Amino acid sequence: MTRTRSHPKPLETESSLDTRARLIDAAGEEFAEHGFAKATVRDICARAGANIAAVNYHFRDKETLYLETLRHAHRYSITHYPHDGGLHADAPASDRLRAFVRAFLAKMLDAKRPRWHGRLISREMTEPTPAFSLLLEEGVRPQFGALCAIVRELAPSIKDVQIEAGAASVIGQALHYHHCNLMMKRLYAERKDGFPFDLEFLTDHITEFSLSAFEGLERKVRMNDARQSHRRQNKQRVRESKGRNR
Amino acid sequence: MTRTRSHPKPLETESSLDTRARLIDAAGEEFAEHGFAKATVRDICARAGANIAAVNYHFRDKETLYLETLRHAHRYSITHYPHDGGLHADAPASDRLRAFVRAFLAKMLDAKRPRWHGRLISREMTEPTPAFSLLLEEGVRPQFGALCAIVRELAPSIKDVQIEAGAASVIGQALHYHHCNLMMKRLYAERKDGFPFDLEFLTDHITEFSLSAFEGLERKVRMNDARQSHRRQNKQRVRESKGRNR
DNA sequence: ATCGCAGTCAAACATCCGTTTGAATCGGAC
DNA sequence: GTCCGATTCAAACGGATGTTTGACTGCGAT
Repeated sequence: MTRTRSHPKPLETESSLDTRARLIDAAGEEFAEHGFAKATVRDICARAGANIAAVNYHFRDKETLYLETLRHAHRYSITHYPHDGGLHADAPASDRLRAFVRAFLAKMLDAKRPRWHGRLISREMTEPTPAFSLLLEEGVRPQFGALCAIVRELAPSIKDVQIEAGAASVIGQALHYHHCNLMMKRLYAERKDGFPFDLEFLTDHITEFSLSAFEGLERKVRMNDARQSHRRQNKQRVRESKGRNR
Repeated sequence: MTRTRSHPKPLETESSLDTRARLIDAAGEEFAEHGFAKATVRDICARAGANIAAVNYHFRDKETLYLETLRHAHRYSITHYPHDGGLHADAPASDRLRAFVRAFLAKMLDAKRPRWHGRLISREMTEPTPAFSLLLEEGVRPQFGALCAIVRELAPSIKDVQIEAGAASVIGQALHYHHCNLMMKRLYAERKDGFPFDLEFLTDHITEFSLSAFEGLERKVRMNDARQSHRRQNKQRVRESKGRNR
């Protein structure tokens, strides 16, 4: 028997679901804290109050446990933090941007119970595993698309590449406080006022910063277009006046 | 003898420097590609064409090798990519911002020889090791300070917290294309035009985006101040202008 | 020639870790 | 009670990996 047990996905009795759930929870914390490679099955089981063999029994192996944990985190994420932030699609684009930014930040910085969800997902970005595709197609791509739609409304005159780069700028700002959390906290460690960036402040800042940027870009493009069409009109006028004089 | 060798830092003879350097080079590639935990001493030595014991001989252990490698990458980084990008301090702030952004992006995206420097340093941010402090004090803090100075010139009326948040926004945008490189590339994988973001495009985009943002923020603050000072023209104008900054 | 020493090498050691095993335990069905 | 499947458990297996050892090599100084 090469597989240790039959693994017809064990029936979800009361107690089995219990340790299974506890395992996923413990695994989430360990994986988030140490990464896939350094997190040990022993530590996970210890934290879950389960035997070492539990991982092999309920999941097939460490990797499947990781994948299942990530799936769990992802499902939680998309149900608890919808892109629109609970805002109607016909709300003003600037409001929808703010809602998007807040939802995005909250997803990562939220102090709510399973605080490891964000860390797990961001780890996946820098060192992808087989679960990467799932995350990309069901998480990132639709979210990025929604943001692009908002940006297009905010700055309708700019090119598509610029819209996508702008969306990336918004996301980049938000992710920064996630990736470099430790760095920022240490950077502000000796300040007496501490780390001044909470969810509300960051939502405001990133939204205002980005709105200003999009307004500016839009205006520049419009001015440029106006100049060019002005030039064209001049040429045409010259031509017309030439024709009239003839 | 608990330590395997005396380790009075071996004299830098011709050949010793040779394998030592080759080890650091190989270690850089391996660490950057697989991370500290998954990179193996055997692979590093194989890549360097050295014996397994070489790591223990030239450095004390794997961790010291990593630390030394990171130091090397950091030194290279600060000598080859100065913050100012080779620009005079009295150049216009907008030009200095562009130079900063280009230097920052180049440091990470550069296709030049040791392409692993950036990856190594960014790894350090998400999972710090003892080398973290060095990186923070000699790399991040001065760089962040320089950027804040530029931002202050671009938007002299905004508060200090906003200046710092704005600087973080610039850095966040630039780092985004580094952290989420894989994600972005996969996101654009099926496009016929491929990944449209090269160094020049990104430098332009991030600079323009941020300049627009700072212009907008500055104008908003000025307008706000003007309104308020107009309203309170007769009372306390002096105290208000004192309290505006800081 | 010979001694000392830095450097290299193959082999082994010790430990950690994912996984497996086979027995023990528990709970419900008959 | 007895049987059976699901679950848990302690123990061990097997492989990978960081580290150590002790011999060997080449070279410069004495």
